[in-house]
Amino acid sequence: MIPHLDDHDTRILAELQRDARLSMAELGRRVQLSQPGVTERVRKLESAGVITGYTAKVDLGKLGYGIRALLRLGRAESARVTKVVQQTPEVVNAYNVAGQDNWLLEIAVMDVAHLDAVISKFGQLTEVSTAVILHPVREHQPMLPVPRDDPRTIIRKVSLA
Amino acid sequence: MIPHLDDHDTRILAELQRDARLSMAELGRRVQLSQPGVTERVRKLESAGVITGYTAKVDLGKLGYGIRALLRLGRAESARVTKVVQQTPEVVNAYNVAGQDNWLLEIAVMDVAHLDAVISKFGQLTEVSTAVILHPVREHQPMLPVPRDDPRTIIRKVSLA
DNA sequence: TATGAAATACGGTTTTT
DNA sequence: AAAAACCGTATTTCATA
Repeated sequence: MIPHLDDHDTRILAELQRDARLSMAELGRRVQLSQPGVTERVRKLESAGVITGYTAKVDLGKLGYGIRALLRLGRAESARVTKVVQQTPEVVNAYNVAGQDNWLLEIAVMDVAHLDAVISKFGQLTEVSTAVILHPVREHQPMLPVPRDDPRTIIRKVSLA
Repeated sequence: MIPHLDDHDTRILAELQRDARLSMAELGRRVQLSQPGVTERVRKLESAGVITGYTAKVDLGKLGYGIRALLRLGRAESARVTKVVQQTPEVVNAYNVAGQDNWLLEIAVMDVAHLDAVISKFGQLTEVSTAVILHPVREHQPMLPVPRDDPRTIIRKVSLA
């Protein structure tokens, strides 16, 4: 289920999360592999499902979306929520979660009137609580494979100094 | 502040959000522009800050992170939260939000013990409520520019049928 | 449109298990 | 011993002026 990823794979994943448009030639230089070698590695990471795709990151503000917000929805039927999400392009991310609130949506809207419209739409399904995003502290943190041999190194990092 | 984006730009943004590794030649074919033409467009979208980067999407489960969760933090000093976030690689996204909870973090951890470790770390700053992600309904929805001439078309789409 | 660089395909070699 | 991974080269495609 979890493929074995060595040091080369880890460095490839780090580089491609930082810049997905690197040429294979340049990527090879950075991870000390030949161009065909690194190409084959990337192809395998893709077919193993470790890399699931490549995407351009966009500035939502520059696209005209002045407000980003998080909506927490109360209990609601899964099929109905899923359907409304699919019909709502303003929803950037949507998760079904365990806990008192069952759904968490991240949305992008133009202005307050637009925000009100989206909230009202989901408000017809269940109760909605809204939190406007003021400032992203961190976004799209590149993630590396968990060390297989000594997982405790991670735990140790987590504890406060 | 908000650059004017025409139909060509919109199609370029759609394609690059779907597959950021498209060659300029292939991208040009898809949006009906010459290779130099589309290259110049993309370069301008980058320098205008509309496209902020390109990233590989990875399957966190395949990297060994079996649990994804959302943490809501209560009131806490901004500098302290920021510092701990920066020292915690398990935090994928972090937002400062308006509302009763001041912070929302998305994290990836190996297992329950690891989850407990991360929660405890932030629990030293303020109260933490945790929601484990059961199932993503939508992720990384490609976003297109808001139509400039008739914003109401968007509002109309939002209202329920 | 032309020139240089990069991607893909192939055969041979080395390393790993 | 077997398998996998890597490299060098040639051809096609692509990027940049």
